[in-house]
Amino acid sequence: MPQSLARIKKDFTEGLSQISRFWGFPKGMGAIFAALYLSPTPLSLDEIVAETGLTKGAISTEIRALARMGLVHRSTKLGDRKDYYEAEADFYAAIKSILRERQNSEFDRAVGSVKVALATMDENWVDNEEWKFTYKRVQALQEFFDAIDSLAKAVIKLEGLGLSNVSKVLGVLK
Amino acid sequence: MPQSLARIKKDFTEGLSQISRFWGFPKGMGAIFAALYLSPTPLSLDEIVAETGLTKGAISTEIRALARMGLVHRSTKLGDRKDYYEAEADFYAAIKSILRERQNSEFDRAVGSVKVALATMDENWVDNEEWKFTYKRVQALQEFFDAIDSLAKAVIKLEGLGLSNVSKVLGVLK
DNA sequence: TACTACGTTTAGTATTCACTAAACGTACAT
DNA sequence: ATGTACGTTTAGTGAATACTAAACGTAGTA
Repeated sequence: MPQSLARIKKDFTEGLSQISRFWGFPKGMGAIFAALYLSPTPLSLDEIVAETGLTKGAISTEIRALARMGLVHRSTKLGDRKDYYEAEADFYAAIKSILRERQNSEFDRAVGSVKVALATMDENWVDNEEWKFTYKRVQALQEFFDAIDSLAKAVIKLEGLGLSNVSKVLGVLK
Repeated sequence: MPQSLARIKKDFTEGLSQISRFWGFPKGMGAIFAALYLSPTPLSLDEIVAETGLTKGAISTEIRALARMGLVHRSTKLGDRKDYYEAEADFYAAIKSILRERQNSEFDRAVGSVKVALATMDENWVDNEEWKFTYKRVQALQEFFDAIDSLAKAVIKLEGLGLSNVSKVLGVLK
């Protein structure tokens, strides 16, 4: 017996919700994205309400986050007061967008604090073993963060290059 | 006036805690790692209690997660019943370990569900536009996950190659 | 002006989750 | 066996957070 499309969509949505939660996002966010991603046409807020069962309020706030990450796009129709949303289907573009967004985040402020710790030590140098050990460790972590940063920047700069190609390149490195 | 080491350590720990929280881990986990990372010698459970202010119970469970990810290592001393823990200082090795760990996670189960949805559609093919559209979308997402997967595998396989080198390689790609 | 159709904000609620305190299990020592 | 020094597990708590319901603001329409 053939499975209904509705069933497929439900399973798919379930999966995306779990993935969303796994990455620390609300699971409703995954559901919203799934609804948009599986829709051939852009959806209005109320249509998303119908699809996901969430309320307008929740969707309103969460879809703004999705838009900020570049995972969904907002559009309007002339003579129609509603907003319409559609999913970004190019995941590679989405990743780049997310990395860009992350650049000015809470994460970067925290990374900055490591840099500050290092600078503070530079200015107040004490010449004993414990001090030196601590300095080397903090420095190593800071270099690691720098590497992550330049890696993210490199990925952002890559043009029209799919993820699979990247992994192919890495595979050759040996 | 020279800043005390204790002060530096506190700031550093604060920063790592925030970073930990940012990535969806408990902030206590960041504090535990910071304590170990800044210690020249392996620490016992009770010493970590003293450093972080957390209780044994919390540390016991969270340090197991850290160990599973390869971020800390457990060791013992002969004639000493205590366990000792030290931080993995090679972050590149840690990343590889984390990627390996992720292989059998909740995330992969969710990804698997997408694969299942696709297989279900294969077996129950219906020839209309909506069906085809849905199929293509689900398929695209599945390919994306595959790409991520092979990327992770490629990174795991890389031997003795720092992150900075990887980003250098990507930078050349254009 | 009032009315309608929107999206957003807010106040309150339910649930998740990190963490504590304490009981527990275990291995070794006496 | 009794005690002691560990690590682990569990029951409970407080805080963070996702979400609901409803008030609100606003722009178009009569």
